[in-house]
Amino acid sequence: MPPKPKFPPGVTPCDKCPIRKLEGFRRFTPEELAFMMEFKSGELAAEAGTTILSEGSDGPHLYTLLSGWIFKYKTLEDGRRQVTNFGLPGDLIGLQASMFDAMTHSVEALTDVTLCVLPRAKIWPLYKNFEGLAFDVTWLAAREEAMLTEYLATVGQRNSMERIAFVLLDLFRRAQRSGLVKKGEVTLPIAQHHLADTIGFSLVHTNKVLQKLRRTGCFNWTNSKFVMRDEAKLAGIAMASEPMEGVRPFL
Amino acid sequence: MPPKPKFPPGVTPCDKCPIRKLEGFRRFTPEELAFMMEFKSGELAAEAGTTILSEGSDGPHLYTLLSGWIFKYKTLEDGRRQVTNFGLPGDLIGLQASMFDAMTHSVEALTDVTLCVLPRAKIWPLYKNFEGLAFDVTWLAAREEAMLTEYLATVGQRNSMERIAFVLLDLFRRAQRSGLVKKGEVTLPIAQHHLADTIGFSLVHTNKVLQKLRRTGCFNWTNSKFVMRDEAKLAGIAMASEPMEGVRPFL
DNA sequence: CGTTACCTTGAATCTCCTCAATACACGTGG
DNA sequence: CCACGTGTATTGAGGAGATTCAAGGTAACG
Repeated sequence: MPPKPKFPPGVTPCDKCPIRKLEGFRRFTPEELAFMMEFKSGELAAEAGTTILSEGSDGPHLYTLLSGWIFKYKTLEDGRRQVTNFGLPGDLIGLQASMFDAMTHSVEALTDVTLCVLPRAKIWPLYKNFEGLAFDVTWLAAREEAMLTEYLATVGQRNSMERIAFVLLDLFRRAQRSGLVKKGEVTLPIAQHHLADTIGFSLVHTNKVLQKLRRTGCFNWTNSKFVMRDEAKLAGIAMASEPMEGVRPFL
Repeated sequence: MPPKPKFPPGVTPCDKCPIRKLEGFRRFTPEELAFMMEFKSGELAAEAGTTILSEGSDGPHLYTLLSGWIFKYKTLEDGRRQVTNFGLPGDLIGLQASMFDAMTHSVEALTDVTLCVLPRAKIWPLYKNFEGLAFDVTWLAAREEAMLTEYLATVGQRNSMERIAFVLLDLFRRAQRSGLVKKGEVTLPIAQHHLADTIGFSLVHTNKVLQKLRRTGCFNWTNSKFVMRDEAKLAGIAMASEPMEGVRPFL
């Protein structure tokens, strides 16, 4: 019996992974790359609106987002929903299930997405033999922690204008790092109700503040097209600190 | 020259670490314990009110909190402050500096504290030779992420009564796991302004809502003495989900 | 052409903030 | 010992900010 082809047609082998081509992402050593090609068990495609992981659920896989956008959220029993973060290409999804056997938040696709599938069972050999990759996993968890800290400070302390400015600026900058911004323009696949659930405001109030923020002329955002016009000014309104620099790892 | 005694008088050797004696904390293997005794470079005592780590700072150490309480916070340029989490015995402090060479939040002692000092330089050998401990570090980072997610949902979605109930319940339960609760009583070294900065309310409003919550009779909290009277009822008000169970690691 | 999803606007109400004043416990110096 | 500051908790009043309810508008899609 011939060995099954590791990467069937349509599945990108890791050495051709689109994330690797991006600026600012760490390069694998040859050994790490070989391991990752072994680690990756396939790809998952999901349509916009699909729930990829549910709070409380376990699951045999870890994912890296290869293309598209997702958001992470938590719901209270009565339906109130808090968006806790967004995910762009290169982001790791589902680490919590690997650590606690239960997700502490849910994950939903904002656009059609493709995910790199990494079976949880192999995370142990990763820790055993590739301390560099193990360190990267920790790094990614710490980065998530840092982002949540910023959002917590935003929802807890920033006023309405600052909040919206902060989120839009953050999304724009992250899109930039994921290579999605062309000529100052991105497709932001976010509805105003997502924004409202992110900043802890009602939809109506979010809309009104957004109107006001638009009048500053820092950006244009209509029909999912976001155009940045004055990033520095928007950062000033957001009272945002400098974004994290340097290379970042991914799996 | 005789080898310097590894644990000078007054410093607790890891095999006598008070955290190890607590229920619900993972036990080290003999090899791990030996490594940790090597890893630990000393202890740090700090008075209440001391800033242990500052946002943006680097630092050569990681810490485990051995006794006392700390809180973590972030400030905006104009002084607004968001408390992002509290730390109790057994909690890891300063991981961000080890990952990013810069803390993304500050850490301050609420009480006199003692910290186990772990030099960052040895985190690499830890990852190289003790994958179990490396996994634990990741676990602790993921736990912090989970806690931040809960607090973000609290500040973003819960109303005033729910917010305060949630935080008090969380602190009580964590104190319990750290062995600080005796007969339903803990010393909560928290002032109302800490609570206010945690939930994103003004001090005045926090006080008024706290009055109202006291009248439910779920607890008594005066002069830093917190007495739980009806945890289930408080959990009901908080709209809290079940706390995380199972053994947890520590360093 | 009707349905659905999303965005927009106005009005009334309630939540939360700021300002201001008081009260109490504690420690310090006179 | 008391007088005084400091830090913390409490309370009231008036105004800014956010919510809810309700209505309309637009674009996409069958």
